[in-house]
Amino acid sequence: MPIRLYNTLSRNKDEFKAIDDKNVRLYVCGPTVWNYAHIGNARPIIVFDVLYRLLRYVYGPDHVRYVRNITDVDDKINARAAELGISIRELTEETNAVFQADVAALGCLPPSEQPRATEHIEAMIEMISRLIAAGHAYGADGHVLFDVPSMPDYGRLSRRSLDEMLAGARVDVAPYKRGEMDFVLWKPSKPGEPAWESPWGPGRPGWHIECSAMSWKHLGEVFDIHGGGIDLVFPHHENEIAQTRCAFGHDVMANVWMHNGFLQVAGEKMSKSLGNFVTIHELLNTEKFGGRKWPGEVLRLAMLRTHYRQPIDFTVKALEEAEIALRKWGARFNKLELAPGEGFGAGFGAGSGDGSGWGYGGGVARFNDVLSALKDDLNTPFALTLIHEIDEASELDQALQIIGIDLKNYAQWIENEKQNAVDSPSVVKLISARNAARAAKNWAESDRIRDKLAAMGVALKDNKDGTTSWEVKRS
RNA sequence: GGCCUCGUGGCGGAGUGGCUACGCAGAGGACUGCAAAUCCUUGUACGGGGGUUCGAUUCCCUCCGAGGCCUCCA
Repeated sequence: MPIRLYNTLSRNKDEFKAIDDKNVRLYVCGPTVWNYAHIGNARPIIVFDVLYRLLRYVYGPDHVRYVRNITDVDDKINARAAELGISIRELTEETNAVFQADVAALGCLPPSEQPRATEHIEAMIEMISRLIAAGHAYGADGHVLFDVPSMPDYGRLSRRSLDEMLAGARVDVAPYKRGEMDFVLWKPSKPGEPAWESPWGPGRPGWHIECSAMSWKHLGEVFDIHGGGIDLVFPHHENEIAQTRCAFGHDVMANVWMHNGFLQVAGEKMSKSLGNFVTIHELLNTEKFGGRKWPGEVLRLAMLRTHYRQPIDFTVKALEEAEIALRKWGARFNKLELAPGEGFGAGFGAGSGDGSGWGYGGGVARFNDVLSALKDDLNTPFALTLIHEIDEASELDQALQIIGIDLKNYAQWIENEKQNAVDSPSVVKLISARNAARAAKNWAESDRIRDKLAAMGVALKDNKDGTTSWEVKRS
């Protein structure tokens, strides 16, 4: 079964054909490190991590190259550094360090490369020079601008004609622009702003040229897949395409363009003014969202419960449901591992995943079925449903791996929370006292202890022989 | 104003021209000293109106509604 991916260029779910099976190349727009990444930023990171895992599985881990850039030159960075009174370098280093830690907590594999914009100024200058030489860019008033009308099919990705854009434009046009849609490739720096020497005077690159230069240096002039949030389709990706294609003279920059849907928080766009702005860091490490901390696995799973192209409404309830699923998987995984080939795990499996549909319908799914769901334009919600049906430990393990859910990490997180939340030895003491009372059929005493533990936030799990486990219950 | 996406049961969320996933919540049952947890069973749906069709939730048109982009933004 081939991989099929929805391509924004064709507006179709197309069969994916790698340019080179031994070197499949994926580029995703990474963060601008001016401030902590928010949970909306986490979506593409998680979605394309699943794609990366899928590609690695299909083509082999050594045959996939995943590049996610770090934008460390930007007006917002300058402004924020000035506001905090620290150097730009300090700001970007610290922000990046937090980003890397957050993303790791979300179970994302590190990309093959994480190039930085500031280390690719030369490549940007080279591309801009090519564009000027080819008649696609011009200098004006210290700036270098891309000449949009010089590219006949500009707007192909976002499906906008130049006329439409002009008609809908609500922007004041800078006086030095020839055409109102022309965008900046290079601009002069004001005193105090970072500046690099260039043929057009000291200055800094425009935003769009960064990604063109970094993808070129690390993946080549034409590569397989370019990903990012849907809001980047225009103008960012449209302009990347214009720059790269016009600089190198190809028909495409990347064969497949993938875009994840937007994330809302409780029905509203996330914004500082609405006060619903949540960073990944806060979600993982503070009690800001829903009054508690959340493990990365829960955030990841909550994201994957919705197809990546659908909009997602992020709520506490969605996190809670994801956590329930994690617990169930954990419990089942343990049960299956303890009893291999026993009970309901035995006797199934051989007939499913044979290429006829999902191999699904008998209520038993295998890793292969999960794989098929992912190959169908990364249908993670269906993949998760199938995971619920897997009845074999090693298959479950494989399935969880390919979507990047690590049950051991999650279990460890729970264990740590337990340690932090309550005094374990005294809990254990109370539990054995209660078990003694129960053995003596002293129900009053037994219930008194149970209430006392509940007041401490401890929930018990019993069977007829006694307490089997306990956990910290959050309200 | 232009471009685009989407509207599925109480909630989340797949999918399909006919046999109506799955999860959560709810209901019933088993287990339990009683609970919790767990297990089993179970009800409810495809925004409105046209059309194509033997048959549409699935295709086409239209209306209504929600959202995104057009400006930094995942």
